[in-house]
Amino acid sequence: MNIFTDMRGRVLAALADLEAAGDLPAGLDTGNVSVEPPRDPAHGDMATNAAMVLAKPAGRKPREIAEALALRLGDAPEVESATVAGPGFLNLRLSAAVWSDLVAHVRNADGYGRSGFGGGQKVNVEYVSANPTGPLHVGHVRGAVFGDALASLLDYTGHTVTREYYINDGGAQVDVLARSVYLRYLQAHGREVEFAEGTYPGDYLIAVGEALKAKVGDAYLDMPEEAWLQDVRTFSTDAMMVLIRQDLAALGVEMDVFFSERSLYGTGRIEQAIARLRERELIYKGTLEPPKGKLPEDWEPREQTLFRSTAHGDDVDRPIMKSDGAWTYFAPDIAYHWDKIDRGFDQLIDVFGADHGGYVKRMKAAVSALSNGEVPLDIKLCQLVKLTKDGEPFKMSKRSGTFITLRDVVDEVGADVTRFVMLTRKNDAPLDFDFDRAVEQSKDNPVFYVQYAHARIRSVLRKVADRGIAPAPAAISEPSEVDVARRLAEWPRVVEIAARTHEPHRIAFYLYDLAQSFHALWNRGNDDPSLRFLQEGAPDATAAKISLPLAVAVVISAGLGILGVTPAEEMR
RNA sequence: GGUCGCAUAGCUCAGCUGGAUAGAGCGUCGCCCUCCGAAGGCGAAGGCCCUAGGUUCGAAUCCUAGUGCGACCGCCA
Repeated sequence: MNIFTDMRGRVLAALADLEAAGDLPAGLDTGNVSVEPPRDPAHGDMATNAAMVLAKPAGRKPREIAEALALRLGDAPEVESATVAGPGFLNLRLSAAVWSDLVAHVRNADGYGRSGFGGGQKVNVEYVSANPTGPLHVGHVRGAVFGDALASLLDYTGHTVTREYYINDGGAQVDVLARSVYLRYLQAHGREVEFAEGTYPGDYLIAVGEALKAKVGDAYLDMPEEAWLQDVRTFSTDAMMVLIRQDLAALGVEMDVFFSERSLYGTGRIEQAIARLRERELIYKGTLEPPKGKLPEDWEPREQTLFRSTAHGDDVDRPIMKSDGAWTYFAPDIAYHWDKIDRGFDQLIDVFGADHGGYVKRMKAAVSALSNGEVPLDIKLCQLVKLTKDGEPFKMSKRSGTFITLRDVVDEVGADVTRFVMLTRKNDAPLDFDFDRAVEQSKDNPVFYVQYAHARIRSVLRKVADRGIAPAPAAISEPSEVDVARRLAEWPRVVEIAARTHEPHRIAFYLYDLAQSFHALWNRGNDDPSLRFLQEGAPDATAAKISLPLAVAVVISAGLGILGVTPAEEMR
């Protein structure tokens, strides 16, 4: 149920009537006709721009069309009044029954706000995809939360979603990991070791070194690297992925697919993907122009195998093979995205950190070329998170000593708070995360404010249940109540806009607004006992009053569900 | 030099497919507790929506150019 789209249907029907009556020319394009909440509630409950949009093609004055429309819409049972305003807006005020019906629908219907607009489209959301060289750090948290919430949002709106993690286990950084683990393995055997530059010194590898000792004993002692590197690499990345899965679980993130880069090697998949590009004459040998401006000191022209990404919107062509004949990192990434296309996804979404900004165009070019432009790839970049505590940069880590881990954050404030706060900004805006604010119990902490609204309602509902009262149809008439109902009416709109724009933060902001309207109503009850949900000694009145808060709880719960946050039953 | 992103109240930020007098929180000022929880509520002040052009009936929103800040820019992923 979406009263805005319902009303839009009425508007379109009225326009059709006007066409049939000859008041409007036939065949007008009504695609831009919208029905929206007006910015200023004083204007009414809904407004349509139909008259202004159609004035020009119809060759009529906007206000004339609006007047004619007002006459027809005024007869609709939902419409209390229809008035023409400004340059040709048609403002509609809805009858009280609309709000009562809406509240009844929300509290009874399963999944109010769910929508089928995704049409079952298969969407792949790739996120986190951190290198398997250590525990997740704070930089990964935002992408993890964002990707996860986006995936839930798309699921909520009728898409078939796959959550996917790409394991970068094919590059040189994994050799570094293996050597670092080998040092810990030597340590486990009581050897003195030194961590040279370019190895990972983190404590989290101690246990891996010991586990390696437990597995192979002294078999790799005093052996050359060729003897153990491959095995230790696999052993180490497996261990790291166990760590990473635990980190993700601590945040409440569960992936459907972990896709290994290494699994592409030796199977011909990379070669096939490149061959596919070659068929389209997008692969050639050439020498890139030096970058403009300041040159790297060791710059020299080099002939490389290049992907003609400029044919698909990139600024320069990109190397896919190093001069020694090995693939660049870009080549397996191309193969990986081809694999996704091959698996039949209708839409791909990659969530990257902002430092991958330079990678966007070439990846889009590759997907465009591989899918003949048929599979859209949206890349969402998450900007940096600045952690503060007491207004000071936050520094602490028991685990790594060098960076703040995901666990540090979750241990400090909990997964629910972490998730909500990470979604209180647009993904492309930097985010300040203040630990004190995040756990503060006050209005300027949105997490608390929304949770508090839910807890208040649950508290009331428990009391009502104790008295054996069941919700009954509500009369929504008082302005504070109508404000809340109006917010509830917007929920399906917000969900759809958020899903279409791939912007889950809109859900968080909406929940804050809804909570605010609810708290306002609650507080009005302090002054005016007739507005309280619990009407002492009047079970029937109480039954009617609790429908509205019940509906609010349903929507808050659904919204928090999309964000991956557990709704609070009570505040402690 | 190039690419991408950002620029909205003193501060931190929302702002839908372009829509009416641009919103919220903090901070400031003024009211409100015997009252389902004041962990709060109501109200006030506070704006060159970075600048200049353009498109449009209508621009914070779209286009062009510029300014400022950030990220990135050939065998690291």
